[in-house]
Amino acid sequence: MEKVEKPKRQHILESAAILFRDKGYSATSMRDLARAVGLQASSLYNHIESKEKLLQEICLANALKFLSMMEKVEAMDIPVAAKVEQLLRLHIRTAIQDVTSVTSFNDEWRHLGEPYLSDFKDMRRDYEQRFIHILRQGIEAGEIRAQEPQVVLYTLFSSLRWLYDWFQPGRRLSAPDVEEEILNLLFYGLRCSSELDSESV
Amino acid sequence: MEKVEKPKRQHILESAAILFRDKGYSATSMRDLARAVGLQASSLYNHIESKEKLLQEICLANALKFLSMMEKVEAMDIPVAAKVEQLLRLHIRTAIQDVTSVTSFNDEWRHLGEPYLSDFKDMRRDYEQRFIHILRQGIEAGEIRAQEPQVVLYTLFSSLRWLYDWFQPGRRLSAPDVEEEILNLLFYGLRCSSELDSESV
DNA sequence: CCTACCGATCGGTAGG
DNA sequence: CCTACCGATCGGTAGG
Repeated sequence: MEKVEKPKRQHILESAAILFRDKGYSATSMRDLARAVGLQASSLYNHIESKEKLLQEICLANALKFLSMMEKVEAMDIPVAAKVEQLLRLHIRTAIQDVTSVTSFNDEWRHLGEPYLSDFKDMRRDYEQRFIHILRQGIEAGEIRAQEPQVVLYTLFSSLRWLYDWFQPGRRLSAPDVEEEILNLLFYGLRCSSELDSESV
Repeated sequence: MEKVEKPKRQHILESAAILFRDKGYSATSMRDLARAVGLQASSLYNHIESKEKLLQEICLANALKFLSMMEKVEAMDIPVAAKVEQLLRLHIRTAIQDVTSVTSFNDEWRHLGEPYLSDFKDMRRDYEQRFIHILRQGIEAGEIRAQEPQVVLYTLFSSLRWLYDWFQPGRRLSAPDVEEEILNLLFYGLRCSSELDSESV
């Protein structure tokens, strides 16, 4: 078998991400992972260091990806609302396309040990603060509805966190269609714009 | 110790819900739970049948609660948009007040064994279908923006799923304040209503 | 409600 | 990359 070198480590990492997503980090055993990649459990350790190292790598890669996108968006010379839109599109596309992102964002990062847990939380907090800064600018510019930025931020993030779970590529709507639908809902809301409003604040 | 009978079983159930929420079902050991309620692990079994039975009970109780609320709302003689509002308020309040709800709704139900897993999924699907029916009525009545109901439903549910995680009662906003802010965002969207829109569909 | 203990499974290592 | 195996911990039971 002297074929071209395969990125076996990458294969293991992605298989792990899928298992972590479907069963959770704790409920995924190294024997599960070994079966998924066609090895004995002990053989995994020729490619990786430990179970937790897999989680660390997944979480770190995703945190860096989002911070890097934030940097690009901050530098763009476009209206603030368009920056928010760009970031939301990134969240939507990542949720749909990248299996590792779910592990990192939804819940499994909490199983990281120190100091990786603190590092991850710091990066996440940094990202959130910069997103909130953009929201504030949008409110000042009159582009974004005046609401508590923190509530808005977390509600937006949250609204996209389970996208991977309910979106099925084969269904009625394509990925780009779903992207437009979600953005439309988040930017313009449930209410028909023709309605007069007399309730809910 | 002949004090009034305490609902010990209930105490165990709630402690379990908190642990399942914070660490996940799989990462929570019966010894963790025993420590939380001040018993030896083996003594738990005088009050409960098994670890999975705890999860079953939590998930079933919450599924029944939401279906019962759905029944009430369906019977109300109010505009459709107000029905949606009522249901969303229930989701928000439950997320904030009931520790068991998180376990049931966010992720841990997937660790149920059969036939409980299928039962739970059926009840959830029933609830979702009835919610979608209300959304369709709202769209027909011109009260709700015409969008794919399934995308709307899942995005709404998702947006409230992590509320328990970021809402801290002591912070700047009270629970009722946050409730109004979220409803406002979901019903009217991010955009300032004065803005003219030329992008995003 | 405790002590004592069960078989099963966990993440991981030794050695080749 | 495998076989063989480690100590630790798991959910749960026996017996009192």
